[in-house]
Amino acid sequence: MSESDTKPRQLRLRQASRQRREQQKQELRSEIVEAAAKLFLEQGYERFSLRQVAEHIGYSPTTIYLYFEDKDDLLFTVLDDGFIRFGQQLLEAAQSTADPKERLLAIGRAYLNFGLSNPGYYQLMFMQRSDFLHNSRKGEARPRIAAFEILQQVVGEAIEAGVLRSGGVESYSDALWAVVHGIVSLAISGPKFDPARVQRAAQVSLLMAFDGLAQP
Amino acid sequence: MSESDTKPRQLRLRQASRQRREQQKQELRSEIVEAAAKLFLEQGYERFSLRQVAEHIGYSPTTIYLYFEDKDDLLFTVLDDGFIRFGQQLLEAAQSTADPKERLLAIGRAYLNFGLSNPGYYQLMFMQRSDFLHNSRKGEARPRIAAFEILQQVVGEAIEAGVLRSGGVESYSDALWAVVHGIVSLAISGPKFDPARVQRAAQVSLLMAFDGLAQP
DNA sequence: TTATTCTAATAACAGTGTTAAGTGAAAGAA
DNA sequence: TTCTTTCACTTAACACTGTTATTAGAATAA
Repeated sequence: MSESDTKPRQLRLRQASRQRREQQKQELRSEIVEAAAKLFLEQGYERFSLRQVAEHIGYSPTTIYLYFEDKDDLLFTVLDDGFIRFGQQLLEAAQSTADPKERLLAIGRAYLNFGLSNPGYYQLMFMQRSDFLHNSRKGEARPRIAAFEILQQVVGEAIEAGVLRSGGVESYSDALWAVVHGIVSLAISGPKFDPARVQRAAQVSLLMAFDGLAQP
Repeated sequence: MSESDTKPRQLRLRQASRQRREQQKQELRSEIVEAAAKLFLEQGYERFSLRQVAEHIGYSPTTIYLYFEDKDDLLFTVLDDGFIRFGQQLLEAAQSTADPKERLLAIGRAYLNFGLSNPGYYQLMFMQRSDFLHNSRKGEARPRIAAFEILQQVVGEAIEAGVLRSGGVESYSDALWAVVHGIVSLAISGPKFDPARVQRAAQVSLLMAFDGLAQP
């Protein structure tokens, strides 16, 4: 074998090995995140513990620190999934129709739907650890309230189209956000608010909000 | 000294002693609650610890268990103060005027005022441990959502008076509750919502809600 | 004075997040 | 192949947490 053959082969082998190791690392990382998500959803925020996650995947507790800075970092990563899905669903709703009013209604319904379908995520994202919302992580450009900007944009378009009365885009968006967040919070906060009651409240709230902001 | 003199005196002494001890017990209990409230407001729910409370009042951690069942029981007691003040302020607002519309507005403003003035209490009462809201304690007749019934009653009167359009009292109340709760939540959730912005959002939200439910 | 009651403290258990030190196998260089 | 280095992982330990069982000691009752 000539030199020009063996040398590249060694290089290829080394590279392949490195890749393999890297992939295994990513796999374990994913395994941790999956186990964490599972346990978090099962047991709730307060009972969620790193040692339990470690036990569940068959590693020592300290191993987690090779893949995540600390407990918050892992939780943050778990919630990323929630934030991404949340943003996607709002975006889809915003693009579902061109009619400004229908657009706003679609966003509201998408918001409600996410919150009511993912109470575990929602609770941590917006009620228990709302700091996750604003504080961006180490390498991240912007925090995860991008969804809020979608709402503001659609509200602005609705005002320009004459569907909503003229006024502050920010205040209107805040008010609409408050309504849907309030409904989801009520639904999550206890058994007193059964699904049927929440459905009625959601329906009434959306109509109320639109009639209240609509051009008279 | 005759028998008829000494016997009642011993009785009186015994009774006084018992009373004194009872009072001292109540004083220590209050001291615990005060220290707990202080530390809870200073450090927040997550950092709040029994051992810190004990340290602060100069007793052993286990002494607290002579006065409270567990950590939740103490926290519950601390929050009682919050729930009572909350209910009182809503009640005052409801009695401040006879005009149905003004009444509703007053309640809404009172709600917002409580939440924005007592974010620490509000957060625990309605966001982090909303189970406190619904689950009544051992010796208690009803849970602490009595304030909700005030709202429902006033909403009912407003409908009858023709101020609000006819519809479900429960749904209307839920929708109004959702609005104010949403605003307070936004205000608490992060520095992104500065006081001025919250004020504008609160103003807009209340008007929106009333225009949205008002008789057209 | 003796016996009882009751408050408080000590010690301990089981659990938590987190850090520092060590171990053993795989990878790289000679 | 042999030696060295890198690196994933574990063990041990620290400083906490809530909570329970046991014990000491003082105030009260007999």
